Amino acid sequence: MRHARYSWCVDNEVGHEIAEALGVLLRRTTRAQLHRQLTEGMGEGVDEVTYPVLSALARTGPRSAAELAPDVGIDRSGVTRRASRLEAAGLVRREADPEDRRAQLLVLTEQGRHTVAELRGRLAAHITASLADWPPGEAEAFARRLRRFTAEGPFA
Amino acid sequence: MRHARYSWCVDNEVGHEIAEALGVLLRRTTRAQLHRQLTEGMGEGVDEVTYPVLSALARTGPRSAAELAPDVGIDRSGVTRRASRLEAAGLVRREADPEDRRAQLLVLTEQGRHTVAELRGRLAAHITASLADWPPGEAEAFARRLRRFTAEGPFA
DNA sequence: TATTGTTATACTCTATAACTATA
DNA sequence: TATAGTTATAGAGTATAACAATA
Repeated sequence: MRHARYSWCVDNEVGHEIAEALGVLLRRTTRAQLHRQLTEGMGEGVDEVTYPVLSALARTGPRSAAELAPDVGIDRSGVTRRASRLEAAGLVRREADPEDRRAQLLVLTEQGRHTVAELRGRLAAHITASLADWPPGEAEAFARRLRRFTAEGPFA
Repeated sequence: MRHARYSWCVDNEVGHEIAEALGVLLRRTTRAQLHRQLTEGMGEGVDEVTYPVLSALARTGPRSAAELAPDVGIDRSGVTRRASRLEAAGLVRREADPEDRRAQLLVLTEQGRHTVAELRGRLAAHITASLADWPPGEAEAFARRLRRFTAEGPFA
């Protein structure tokens, strides 16, 4: 009995510890700061709002607004609006879908691909720099577990 | 030369791995889902918008809107608006600050404290459940590193 | 009939700028 | 003069509901 209760307490302490850290990560300012740092000086088309569309396109390849919507987490009308901004900035172009004449495929331009690569490199370098003081191997272990946590975690 | 370049590649791979996981965490849907799950059935006053104020008050004790603002990440007028909602829901009350007659202290009510405890317990349990399959000790190690990462990480 | 992209509308949340009261 | 809380206003972003075109 006391063992079971003890084990529950330990588990819950870990839960609370992670919850606290998660609270920091999900904080509004955290996201805004990170996105601002990342997209700074990347041109008018790229900001906190349009970047998720750009990133999703880079991850999945050309897709329609309706297909992209659930991945970005907004309505397909929202994807259209953001895509129009990215198109105006020259990062995305619209192409008729040869398989479905209703659909318009959103495709990264050369400049769009370059921008995504630059942004991803910046973020990775930023993260790497903040891990410079960690003992050897710790960063790798942390990365693996963080990845597993986001895949299995309390998001479903 | 080749050693240095190799080490840089490995580091950057870790950076990219963490960046990808971070992208999932900072995704709009992740935050919304988690907040919706948490605040479900907790009464009208508690939602994704008001919870950060509630949580900050529980963390720091009674404070004024101006003091709370940077912690929540919004303007003091925004804190006032959210606090009014929480007050209407009976989770927060306003008290005159005895040390400064300009200020109004925001204080958690009994119901407010109970609500925060319930929400935190839910989140911790949620997280704990998702870590149930991890090898012994891994969760604890992950929690420590995640905490350190959020404290030192690329958020400054 | 269902789904596509797109646009107009209503709603929410925010920062900014005012205002009064107090330090 | 500066800062407190509060409120009104304007701006940005979203979902909803329409629309015509196509499956």
